[in-house]
Amino acid sequence: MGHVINNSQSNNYSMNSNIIKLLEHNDVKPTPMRMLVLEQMITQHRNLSLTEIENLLYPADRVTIYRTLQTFVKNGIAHSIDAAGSGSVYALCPGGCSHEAHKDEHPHFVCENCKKISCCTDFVFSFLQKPNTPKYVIYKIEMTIKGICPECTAKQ
Amino acid sequence: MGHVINNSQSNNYSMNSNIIKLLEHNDVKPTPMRMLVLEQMITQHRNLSLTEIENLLYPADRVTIYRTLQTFVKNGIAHSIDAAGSGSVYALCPGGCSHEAHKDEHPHFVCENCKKISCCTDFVFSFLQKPNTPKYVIYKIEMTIKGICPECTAKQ
DNA sequence: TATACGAATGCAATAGAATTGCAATCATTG
DNA sequence: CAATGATTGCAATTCTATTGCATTCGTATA
Ligand SMILES: [Mn+2]
Ligand SMILES: [Mn+2]
Ligand SMILES: [Zn+2]
Ligand SMILES: [Zn+2]
Repeated sequence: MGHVINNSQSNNYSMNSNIIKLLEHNDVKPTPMRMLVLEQMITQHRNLSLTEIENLLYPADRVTIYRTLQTFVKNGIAHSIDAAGSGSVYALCPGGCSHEAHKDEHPHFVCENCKKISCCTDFVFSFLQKPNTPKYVIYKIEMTIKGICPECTAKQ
Repeated sequence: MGHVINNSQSNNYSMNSNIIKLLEHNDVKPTPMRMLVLEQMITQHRNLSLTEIENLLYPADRVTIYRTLQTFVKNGIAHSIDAAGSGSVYALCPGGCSHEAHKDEHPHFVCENCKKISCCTDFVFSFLQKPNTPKYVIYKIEMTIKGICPECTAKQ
């Protein structure tokens, strides 16, 4: 693989171009702060909490990031995952999400060791039998799986 | 039905007797505060948050109730439900729960209108196919269903 | 009965995350 | 350039969970 110290420099140009395209495609003006937040969500390759993004972008303002994420959620760029018991994290939308309407019907895995929250996209539960209670109006079903993730299992 | 103003007086004696039995059966000393908390959990017929119990028992101390609930959870009298996104509530154990080990493998319904969290005990998901990812160690699966409850649907 | 000791309680304080208010700044348009 | 709305930064608030600690209570024992 050679000496790949930091390959993010080599393609910053196309990276920024892609980020701007993604923002504009969802009617979000590509401001510097929004580009920075989106860049982290793309390059970290995992779901991030507000606090994690805050640390990654220090000393950027927490509230600005907070509102940036709200904008992303509203415009279908990211959705928030509320894992039961743990805090919430943000995930890039897989595509097919639009303003206010998200497709996130899969379980989320919470590692009780490293606290990371990941999407189990290979474990859809569309096959789930909805409860036979016609009086309940169901908006959304969230499934949280708690345990130890592969990385932590390997280390221990 | 006649004039049933307050039928809680008539059977306070047997009520207290049952509460004491339940506490002692789970190795919890029946103190006044514990009896009051348990009484609310029994008579309200629904899952209660710490804040709700605090209001019901005003001016009882919040921290004492908090620690009482921790004791209940530890000793298999109640378990806490962490509904994704909403706060946590406490539910009486159905039986079969022991110290630290709870049986609560059913979805929980969160009403986005009245915020109440109820147990969907008739909708077990033991039929759920576990994800085919042997590297993941799974401790627990929680399912949260969000929508509008029957009471709120009827009122609107 | 008096003492001692651990359990239970009450109150103050802290921690953490989510959310709001508002003024300053920026970007765009007429 | 002036006006306007969007965006940002900082302070402050709200809520809940959690801890620390001194006091009180219950009970076993000398
Ligand atoms: Mn997801
Ligand atoms: Mn339950
Ligand atoms: Zn892990
Ligand atoms: Zn309701």
